[in-house]
Amino acid sequence: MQTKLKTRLNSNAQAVLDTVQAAHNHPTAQEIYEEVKRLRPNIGLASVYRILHHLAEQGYIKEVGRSDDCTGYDGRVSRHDHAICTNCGALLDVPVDVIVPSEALEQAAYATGIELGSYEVRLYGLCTSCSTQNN
Amino acid sequence: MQTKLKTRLNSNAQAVLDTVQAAHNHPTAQEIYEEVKRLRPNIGLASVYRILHHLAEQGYIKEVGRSDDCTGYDGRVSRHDHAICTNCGALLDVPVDVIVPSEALEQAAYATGIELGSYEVRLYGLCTSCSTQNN
DNA sequence: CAGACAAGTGAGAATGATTATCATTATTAG
DNA sequence: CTAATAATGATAATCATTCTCACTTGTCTG
Repeated sequence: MQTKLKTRLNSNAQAVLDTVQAAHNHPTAQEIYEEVKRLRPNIGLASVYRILHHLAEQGYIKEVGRSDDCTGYDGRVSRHDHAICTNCGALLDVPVDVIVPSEALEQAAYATGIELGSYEVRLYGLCTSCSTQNN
Repeated sequence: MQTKLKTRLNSNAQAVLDTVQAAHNHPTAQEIYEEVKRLRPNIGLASVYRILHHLAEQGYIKEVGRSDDCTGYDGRVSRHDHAICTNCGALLDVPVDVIVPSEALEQAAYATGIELGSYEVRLYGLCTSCSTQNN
């Protein structure tokens, strides 16, 4: 996997990156915008979107799809897995690695013709708050 | 996992279901709409959305997130895995099951507190057409 | 069959996240 | 310092999806 050379970040981009990395749920652009505005009150929403795309392109952060129709951003770029609540849509990081046997991965990659870069396991089910509610 | 009782489908819903099941890529609501209009020229886009939601709720089909910001629909409801091209965003079904050891799944579910229902493995990499282009 | 109520429908407006535009401002090179 | 270039913020535009609502269709009862 070839990583592009990372350019130096200016202060707006640094503020956005800090905010994303500090967050633990996967915040939307709006949420990041509102948080970043504390430090840099003049920043515009369009700039936040622009910067988020740059950061994701250069590998500082990752985009993750959310069940509501907006994009979340994740400061944790190393491989990890997710648990998704089928009731409320919450997207949780799995704090341990779910190891998939490499033969299974290779076989699947071969079957689809894809040149395998990485993988992710998604667990679907009810999160704690939804499963206690539904009792 | 409790499945709700499936109600009988009317002819619009049946046409939408047939279309989704016949498709092999994960078509968007728009694409389904255009296809269904051949059989039922009077159907409206809003009805297609409504019907798709119903079908997904009742387990006839599944919603899948796509890299472009629209939702895809999948007529294959049994557990299966996906391969996603990191370049063009193509979403491919993996024709073989990627088996994850159940201890790993249970451990991960426990760590997040989720009540595990199902899981999915996602493979990321370059699809065949993108990997030959990028040579 | 008639009548009556519920359910489904389609057209178009409204919403909301994201993107494009563009004049202005910061940054850099020379 | 000055010109070239990149970044910025405000605002308008886009586009998938949802909402609204008047109207049709289906279903049930007698």
